[in-house]
Amino acid sequence: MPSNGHNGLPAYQRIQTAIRHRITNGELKPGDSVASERELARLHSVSLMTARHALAGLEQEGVVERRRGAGTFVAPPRIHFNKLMSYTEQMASRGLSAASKVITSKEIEGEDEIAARLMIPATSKLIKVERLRHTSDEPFALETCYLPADKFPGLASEPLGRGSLFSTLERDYEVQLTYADEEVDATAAENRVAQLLQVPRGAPVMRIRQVIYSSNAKPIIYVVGFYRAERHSLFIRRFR
Amino acid sequence: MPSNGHNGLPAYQRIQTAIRHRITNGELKPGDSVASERELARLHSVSLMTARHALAGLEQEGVVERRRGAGTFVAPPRIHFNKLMSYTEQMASRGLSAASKVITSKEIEGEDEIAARLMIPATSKLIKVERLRHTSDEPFALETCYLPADKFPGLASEPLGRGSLFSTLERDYEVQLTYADEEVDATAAENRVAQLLQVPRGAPVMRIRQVIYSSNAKPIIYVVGFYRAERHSLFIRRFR
DNA sequence: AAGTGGTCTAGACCACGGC
DNA sequence: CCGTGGTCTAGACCACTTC
Repeated sequence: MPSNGHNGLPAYQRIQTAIRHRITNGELKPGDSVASERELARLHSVSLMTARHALAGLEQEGVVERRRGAGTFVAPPRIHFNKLMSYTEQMASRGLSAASKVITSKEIEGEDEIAARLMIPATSKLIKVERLRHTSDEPFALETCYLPADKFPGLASEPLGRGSLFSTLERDYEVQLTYADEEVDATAAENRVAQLLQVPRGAPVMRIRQVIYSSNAKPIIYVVGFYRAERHSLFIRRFR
Repeated sequence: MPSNGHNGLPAYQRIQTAIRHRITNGELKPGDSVASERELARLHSVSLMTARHALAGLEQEGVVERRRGAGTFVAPPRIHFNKLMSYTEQMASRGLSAASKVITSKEIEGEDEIAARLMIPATSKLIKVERLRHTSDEPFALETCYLPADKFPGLASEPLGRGSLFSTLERDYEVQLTYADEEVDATAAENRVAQLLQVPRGAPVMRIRQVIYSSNAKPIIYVVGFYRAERHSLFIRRFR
């Protein structure tokens, strides 16, 4: 019996989902040792190569780290899906509060340029959500998201002040976000942006425009973000 | 005989380098079919799994594409190793000239912060190459590279005005550059940068600081680049 | 139908890490 | 030392694409 076990999935993928679940459940925490290759092979009744295949895939995704002679361990928490490493956000993940305030949340239409980026008809209705991210004392980022209104009924009235828009989409609308095409540049803060971010007009800000795609390669969200330059840098690892 | 063939490298890595060479030689062009798994296994006298391992690695790097039932093919040309997509450079690749002028090319020492990024002793000698990239009429980027002097004897006196530093390194010093960690942010152009790039002081510029690694994960080059904001944006595809 | 990649087995030895 | 991941073999059947 080569490819499928008891359901329609390859064995190595079943093993991967099993491990991923143990991580999202909190049963396994970063740094914890995952079962060894031989142990996994025994547990799931597969050969060693298959267990290895499963772990290799998880390693490539950054879910686990493998150390020769030592074992396989849950990788440290990943940089969140779409975002920057900012001092503020790093602080936030260490306990300090970083909240976001919804400035606008409404339906608009006739934004043909944005509709084009989402690959939908120019006259389509769009949900526009504008959020200011801030710590207790100062703002550090302004993010504006656009989504096709017909695909996300009721989203404009949901509470987005806390928690991530992305997790809301994945939980309530069963959308799987897989990748984003981003365009990063530097601009001078114009009036409105400068005011909201509390920086002088003309101050350098990072602008990131993203089109985020779902699992079937359909564009789902268009995001424009402005980030205070002194507080943000973007880390990328680029290959070859 | 498990791991090594006739030299010190695993078989799958030998196969990978063989294929990479055939691509860089021009023997294989984008879209061309690479030998199939079974063919590779026969050619290199290895098992099918080993040939697969080699191809899987190359696919993960983006060197080849694999299509079930069809074959393995050389992947379409990649975004060039380390740089931005700028209007100017896009123009350049369409026939217009974009040259670079070497402003500095000398050995320095005592730059402990840079040495630290290259993971070498703080007092090490460094080669510093400062280049202004420009079209016929105006400059658009200032790039400063730092390399460990002992590893690249004579580099400081080589002609770098045309052609890429990276291809020089790969050709003359047999260094294989594999990935780069980049930190991108926006800053205001200070005096010297503003003058060289011919923008007003305080104008927003993109700054990209990279540590570029060789195939054995050793840092080889540290580059700081300033890019005129109106002309550059950085495209990234980010997953998950 | 022939050839391709995708999955899988049941073993093996090696190189490395921690005890 | 023992357990770990890293590499490898010589086969196998399946799913898919191309002709």
